[in-house]
Amino acid sequence: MNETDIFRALADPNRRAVLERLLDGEKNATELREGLRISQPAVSQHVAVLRGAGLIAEKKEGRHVRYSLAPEGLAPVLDWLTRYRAFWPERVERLKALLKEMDQ
Amino acid sequence: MNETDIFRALADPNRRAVLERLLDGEKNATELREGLRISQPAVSQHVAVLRGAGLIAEKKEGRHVRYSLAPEGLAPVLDWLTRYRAFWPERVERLKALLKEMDQ
DNA sequence: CTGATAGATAAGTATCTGCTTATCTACAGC
DNA sequence: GCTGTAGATAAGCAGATACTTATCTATCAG
Repeated sequence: MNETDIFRALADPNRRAVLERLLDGEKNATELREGLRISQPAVSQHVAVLRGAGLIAEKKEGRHVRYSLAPEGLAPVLDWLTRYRAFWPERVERLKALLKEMDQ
Repeated sequence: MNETDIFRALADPNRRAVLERLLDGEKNATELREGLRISQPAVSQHVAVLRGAGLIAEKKEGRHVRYSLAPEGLAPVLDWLTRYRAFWPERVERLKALLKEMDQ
């Protein structure tokens, strides 16, 4: 839940790939593994790191586990990044456009 | 310059402390070290990692080196985070307020 | 109950990190 | 030239990381 845990979790490409996959909805471990050239235990370990960082949530359904993005998980990253706002040059324009779009 | 390098760089508390210190302007290596309970070479190594990730810039001035935040350095983080915008709950309101403030 | 399957855990290992002390390079002042 | 200082680099090391294979637990289907 702290910045170090979160940034460490995000530092691994396979873990970012797992999060990426969760963008389009809940998935079980087998689905998360698709496309990653690592073993089932490796996925399980990555998932544990992401859960420990508060980035994903899980819901047991019988013998399957449904993983999903934890909505509040990335908030500390946004908060941290916000402190460096003076160093976001023209990216701010893009962000404004984004927020306008979200209003609709 | 890629996401992995940047997140890895940000994953270390001492390196985040270095960036933090640069928020209020250019600093030399000795100034960056203040408050960090690590040796001079350790600071130098952290600075090298941050430079490698594109997060800081340096400017040699005689025998001193002035370090500063690299304005574009955090852009990939903001871009990455933007893809998860649907999972920023009420944080969006705060961000809107921030941008409004920046307009003034 | 039996067999298969989803996922976690254990144990081992190669590589990577972050740190240290020691040393080196380069500039500045005398 | 010499001396001091800013910072980088070298070498070594303890602990962490990311992976593997093997095994375990728990649920479902028959």
